[in-house]
Amino acid sequence: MKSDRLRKKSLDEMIDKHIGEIGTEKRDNFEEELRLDILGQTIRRIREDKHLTQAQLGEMIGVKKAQISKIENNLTDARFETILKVFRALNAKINFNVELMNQKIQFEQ
Amino acid sequence: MKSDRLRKKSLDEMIDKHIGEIGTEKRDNFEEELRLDILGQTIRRIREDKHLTQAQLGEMIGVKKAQISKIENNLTDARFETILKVFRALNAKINFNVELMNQKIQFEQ
DNA sequence: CCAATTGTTTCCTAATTAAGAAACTTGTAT
DNA sequence: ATACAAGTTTCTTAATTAGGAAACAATTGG
Repeated sequence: MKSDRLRKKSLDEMIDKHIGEIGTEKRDNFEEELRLDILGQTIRRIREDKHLTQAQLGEMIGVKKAQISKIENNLTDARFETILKVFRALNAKINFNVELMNQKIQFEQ
Repeated sequence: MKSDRLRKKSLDEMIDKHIGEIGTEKRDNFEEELRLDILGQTIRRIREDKHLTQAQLGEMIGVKKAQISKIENNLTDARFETILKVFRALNAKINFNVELMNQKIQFEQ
């Protein structure tokens, strides 16, 4: 645990140093890309777990395989509903835990 | 607790009865709208908690107040990135808990 | 190594979000 | 009741997603 925390800290420091501090434009772009990467990766991972091709997944939600490819590789800023459809088709429940200061709002998609 | 469960059950039954069983097209549409309703409501709730106007929130993320209004009232299928920007601007952390059969993937936006 | 499948990329077109702006409605405070 | 602010709706235009189709690249299995 301790080593994990240390590792995390030094990674953050590395990012601060090489990409820039939080709040700078370059860093914000990095954070954003990172997050989107995770989204696409996650979709791909689940899809492959289920042994589905991009074409099959696309058919399930009325989207072409080219779109699935773009979504998985974060080459497009898809519509919110499209992303939800993807997760629904993969039978993956998404819990949006919106954390505020003290409250915790939760709802499922 | 017991009364909660009973209440929930009878609500489900009501929905089954009046909207249709799960899997029917009409019910699916209902479910979808319900989920989107919650999204818009949630955004509005957080925004109002923070004492922001739609125009102010819009300015923060480069979107017109008209768009915020449409998002909150679910009159548009906004882009995924736009929805994320809204939550980020509201300082609300979204945890995507993607639940598969046994695994649990989690990542934050 | 070849063949077949899967995934990526590109082209053009259709559909839809969002900008920009303005009118209109609702709500609030004085 | 009136004035002001906030929210909603509408219009036109610009930008971008997605469809449709096809070419190309990469991967997998025989």
